[in-house]
Amino acid sequence: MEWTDETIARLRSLWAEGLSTAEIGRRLNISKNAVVGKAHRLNLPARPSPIRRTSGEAVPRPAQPKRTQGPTLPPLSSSVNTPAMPVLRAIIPTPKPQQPRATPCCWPIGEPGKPSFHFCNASAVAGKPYCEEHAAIAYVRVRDKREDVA
DNA sequence: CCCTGATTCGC
DNA sequence: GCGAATCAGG
Repeated sequence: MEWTDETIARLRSLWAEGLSTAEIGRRLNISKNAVVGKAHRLNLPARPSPIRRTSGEAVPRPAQPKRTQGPTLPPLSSSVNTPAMPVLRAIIPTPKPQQPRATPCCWPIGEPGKPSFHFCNASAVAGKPYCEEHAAIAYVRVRDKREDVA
């Protein structure tokens, strides 16, 4: 596994969003062990293991605020391909209710939660929330877990 | 047995 | 440093 700056960035994003290691692994097309292993190595915050089911309630999924005017993130298609979109939490660059066009690429740069965090903001591809560069790495085929050993 | 994450351990 | 294997817990 080549842990580039981008893969690590995505790992951190997904990790920070509260996704399970297995889920992150699925999204990045790697094993959960790789995820948890790398996460541990990166000294990422060991999130409260699910080994403690929240009585009746689902896992504490922090509500993700929508960008007032941001581009609509593509829906997850669990049947076809799942774009590993690094949804952010409460990091809104400039909630200016303007700029009806020239959608900025919302690819996360840096670590979510840190003040230095920012979006790519390059010109996004029409119909996509990312610029060409980041759209390429954002929309990865993730449904190749098909290993039918007939 | 299912799920989860954590750590260990060989590469 | 990497991740599978193993371990631990629900």
